[in-house]
Amino acid sequence: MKTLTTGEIAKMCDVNLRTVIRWIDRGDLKGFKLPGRGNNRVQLEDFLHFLQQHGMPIPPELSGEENSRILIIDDEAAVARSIGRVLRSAGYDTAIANDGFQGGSLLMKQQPALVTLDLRMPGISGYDVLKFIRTTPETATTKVIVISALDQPSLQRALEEGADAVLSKPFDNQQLTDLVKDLLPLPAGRRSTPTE
Amino acid sequence: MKTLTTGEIAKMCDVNLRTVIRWIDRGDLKGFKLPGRGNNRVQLEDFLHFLQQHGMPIPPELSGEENSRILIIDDEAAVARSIGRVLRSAGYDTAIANDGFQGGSLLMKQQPALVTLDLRMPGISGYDVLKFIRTTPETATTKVIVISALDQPSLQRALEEGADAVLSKPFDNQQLTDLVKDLLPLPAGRRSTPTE
DNA sequence: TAGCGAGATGTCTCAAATGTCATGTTAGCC
DNA sequence: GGCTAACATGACATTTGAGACATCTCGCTA
Repeated sequence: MKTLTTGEIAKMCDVNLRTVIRWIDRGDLKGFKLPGRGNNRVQLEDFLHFLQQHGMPIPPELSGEENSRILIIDDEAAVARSIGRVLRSAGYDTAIANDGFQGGSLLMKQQPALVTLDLRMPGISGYDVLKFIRTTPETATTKVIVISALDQPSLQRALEEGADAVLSKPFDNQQLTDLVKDLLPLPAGRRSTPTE
Repeated sequence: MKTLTTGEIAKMCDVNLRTVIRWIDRGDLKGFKLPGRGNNRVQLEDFLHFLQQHGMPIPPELSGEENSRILIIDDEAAVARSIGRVLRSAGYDTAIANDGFQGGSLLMKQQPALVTLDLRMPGISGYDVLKFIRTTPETATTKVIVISALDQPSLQRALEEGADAVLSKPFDNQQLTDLVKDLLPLPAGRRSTPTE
């Protein structure tokens, strides 16, 4: 049973600690007091209920990191759109980057849970991107699927450099969704197609 | 998750507090209410989106709390290091990106106050980067100095597309520091060389 | 051009909510 | 056992929402 302190709630709501205590005293937010001097604790579940009831945003660190955003990095717009279509219909949120610069900034801005990466993009080595993602703390655990028309050894190398999966072009849509679903299971209630 | 109060927004937009509340009530500006009496809060991101959507200027105090970080985007490592050395000795914090991907991610991650941008990088058009920076709310007010060996019309076009200044290669170190100091005055006590 | 009218914004006031500060206490952690 | 950061509390300062109404803006029409 995860509980939160007033200080944690204050930070998450960007509000003064004093105010959180008043919410609890007033009964707006359900909580309980520890024996000592009466330090407050709020059950995670009650806090989430409180947020929802008042239409307040749920802090990212609480949303169970259940983020299902996917970033598609591919310089061929048609390919990128195609991948996007497939993944969206499978229930994921997608964003498309058509060059390395957009790729990098969307990666940091949106912190997607998964990235599909074209190995060969003009002016940029996919391996470099891979290494960058793996060595940057914010993205070190982001799933990466390398999609490429290169030969098998190249794909093998991508796996060695940290890709979670590879897919050779051209690929089957079903292959893609299977791979993604494997790496990034959708939270219940978001599935567009029955899976069991 | 940074949030703003109606009062803060009112000041930034130079508008009456009452009006901000009406924007929120009317749905023009997305916000939420605290439990108490319904005090309004607006998430920073939503506010930026609102500003951009209505073509309103972004208040300076929102564009990155007065930092003196500079991001150098140049695929020629030697040039980048050289620029870095000059600017560091002038008292700035610098970071170097050697390709577009690093450029984009460092831009979002560090939110530098100024970017030096090479127009011609392999596989990426500097103009695209410029446009991207200008149309992304988080970076719309970031200063950009375009550094390029291209001809005058190309530099002129960069200015038209939103660059704050241009510098043709090869350039003089003094020129560079002058430009940067002009666009990004260092906070007092950080100057490495007396300026008056 | 002047006059008109509807909608948006500014002004004023007051009670309620929130922020700030100082102080003493406790919980969590070596 | 001792130390530090976090916490609760009271008193007080500040901000904020709401109603009522004045003023402004802008398109419209004569």
